[in-house]
Amino acid sequence: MPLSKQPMARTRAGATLVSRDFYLDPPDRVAQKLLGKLLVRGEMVGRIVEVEAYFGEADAASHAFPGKTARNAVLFGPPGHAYVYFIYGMYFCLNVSCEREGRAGGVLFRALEPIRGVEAMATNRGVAVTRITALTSGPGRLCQAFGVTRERDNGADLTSPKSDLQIRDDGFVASDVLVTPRIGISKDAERPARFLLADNSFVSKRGA
DNA sequence: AAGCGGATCGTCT
DNA sequence: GACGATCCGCTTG
Repeated sequence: MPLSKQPMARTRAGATLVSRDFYLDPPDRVAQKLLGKLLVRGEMVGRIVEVEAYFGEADAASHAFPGKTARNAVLFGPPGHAYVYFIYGMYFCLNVSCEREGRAGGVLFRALEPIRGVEAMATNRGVAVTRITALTSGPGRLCQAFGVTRERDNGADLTSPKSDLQIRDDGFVASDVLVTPRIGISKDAERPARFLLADNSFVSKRGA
């Protein structure tokens, strides 16, 4: 029986690969849409439960605020690519670029709920599998759990079937989305641009 | 439960 | 030469 239409790409996670046009929207819109999606690397799968939007050159808190540099160049590139930066001399943080090429929007991944590959995540983090809520709750922690580094992942295309690191959609529908100010920034600290799933115990801070 | 300081270094002034 | 889109462990209450 021939297929009349191109089937959507399915994978080991049983979920469709999120395509590039998904990321063409403004960062706050992309951030909301990302809630409930899956971050996938090999056997490891985590559901996105907390993100932050950064509004490019118009946003004093964004790494893109000073304009394009070697460090933030990925943010100015095409949507759907990983922007990974090194922070506090020890940690990495993962973003996905959004908006058209030339516009530097981005979404920071702040917390995941581990779905599969918990053992691998714990190994990468160098911790025992005791407190599972601490495995991927926080931008630095989730990068460590998924082995995300600047050298390895900065600029990676998250929409490519060939990519090691992907965002997938398993049909999960996010309900009860909370919006709060962003965490850990000093400039434009009041702006509500942090999006999280209410009543999810894997967000990086409680009670927000 | 909450607050503080140390670790540690790439990036831009 | 200062400063982070952080995390952890130790202190105090």
